[in-house]
Amino acid sequence: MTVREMVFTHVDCADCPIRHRAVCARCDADELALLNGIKYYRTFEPGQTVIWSGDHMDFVASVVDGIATLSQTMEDGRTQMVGLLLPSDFVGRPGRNSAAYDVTATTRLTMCCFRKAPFEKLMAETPHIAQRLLEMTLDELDAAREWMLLLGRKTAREKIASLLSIIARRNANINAAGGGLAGVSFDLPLTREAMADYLGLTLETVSRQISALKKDGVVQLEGKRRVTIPDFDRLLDETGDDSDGGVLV
Amino acid sequence: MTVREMVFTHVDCADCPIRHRAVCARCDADELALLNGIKYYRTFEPGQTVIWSGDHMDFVASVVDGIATLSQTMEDGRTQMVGLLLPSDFVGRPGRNSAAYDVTATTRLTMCCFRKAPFEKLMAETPHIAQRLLEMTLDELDAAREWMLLLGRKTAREKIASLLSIIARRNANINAAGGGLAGVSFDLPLTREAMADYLGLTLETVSRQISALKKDGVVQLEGKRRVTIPDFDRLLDETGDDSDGGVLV
DNA sequence: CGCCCACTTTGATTGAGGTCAAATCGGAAG
DNA sequence: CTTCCGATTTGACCTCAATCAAAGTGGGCG
Repeated sequence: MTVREMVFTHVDCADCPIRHRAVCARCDADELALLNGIKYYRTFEPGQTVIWSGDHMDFVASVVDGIATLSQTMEDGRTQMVGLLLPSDFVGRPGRNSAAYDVTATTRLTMCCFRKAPFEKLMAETPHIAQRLLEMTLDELDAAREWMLLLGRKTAREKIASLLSIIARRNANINAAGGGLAGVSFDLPLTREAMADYLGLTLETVSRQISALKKDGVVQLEGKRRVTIPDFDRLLDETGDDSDGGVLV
Repeated sequence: MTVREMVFTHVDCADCPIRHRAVCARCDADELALLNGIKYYRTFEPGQTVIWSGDHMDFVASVVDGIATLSQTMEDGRTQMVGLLLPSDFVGRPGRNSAAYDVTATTRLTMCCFRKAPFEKLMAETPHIAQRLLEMTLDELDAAREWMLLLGRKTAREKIASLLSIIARRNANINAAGGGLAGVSFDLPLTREAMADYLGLTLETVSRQISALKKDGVVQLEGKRRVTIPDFDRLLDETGDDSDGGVLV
């Protein structure tokens, strides 16, 4: 049974696929038992809205499985995605009771939810949760700032290459850590429109730039969604980023 | 003696101008005494670099007075500012020992520094510091995401209007809370180039759009730096943001 | 007092990406 | 198998901001 096929009605935290990366990562057995007592699962279908910006929000949650997006929309409809939520990512902000962004499921989505009041109480009492949340928030802030560079200064081609390399790298992490980055393959989890909203482009430009990268042999496409990167370094050259991986300690 | 003229050789924390907004805001007297014991002040001249991205960084700090910028630069020189550091803002990341961004003083700058090791030890022992840091980091993440919308989807004119309204709003906070937003005046703390780096524009476009806003009567200029907003709502209309202030709890 | 230099403004032109429009593709339902 | 419809691709054209270039402006210093 794959994770995708599991039904999360009530998984024991010890068996949870995100146990060691989510907000509960640092919790010991006692703390986990407390969380276990207040958690509940919710699932969403692809395309379904989890929360609308401005809505009252009386829970916080971890993404267990699937992908969701965080986005902002202007009055006239211009949309900017401000976050991509992957398994183990945290949704909601302790100390705030309305949503700041639209949250939408792009695949089938399972979330592990906690009612806000008990969660906040728990957070005040168990430093391990707050510590982990701080760590995760700092990581998100770094990611947001990297994205600011992309949005403000990169060309359309560089933006596409950057997005592909991020998705490829993540898939590499999940599948086989390290190793053969020659010939990575994966399915794009986003439509062209969602990619456009993430990259600050139009969907036509996204399509054109993907076609251009394909014509230049940087990527190969099978169908619309399946992507193969024959030479990962070649893709990295196209991102505009520093050649050294830029890994921070 | 204004804050600007003070020499911060060793101010008592109780007299510190950022006492109630910085990372130490929630500390009680005992905790403050511990911080007081490990802190030291550093000052920088306008234009001086505080830290280069990638440099070893063995301290964290709070901005006490003045303004600094956080920025990223690509190999070919393209620069994107990813943060504007105002008094009370925190610099550095616990758990990381090299700087992720360039930090530059744009005005005379005073920082209250803590060596990283003792600070981290203190943080592990006093939840009040970690709590406050989490709160501040979440606020910064929201600001970064708002900036992502600006960078990805706003026009040059909207970007300038947004920046001016942010600076105006902050000055209003500092000077007289609430009240007369009709006829706000302030000095721009940034050069045209710094504004361009913040907004993902060129300095020429910044200059042109400011001239256009001036021609249209949205702003008035005295000299290059002094700005007056005769009608704040008019400026807000130009930002492209929702008309309701969009205040989040 | 006047020079210098960094900052800023303005002008002319270009080009990347947006906009509008029309195929084309491919999976799901009947 | 056919139809349908949303997703995607491709084309033609246009626009906004970038680029290249040249003046202006003003504060500091000799």
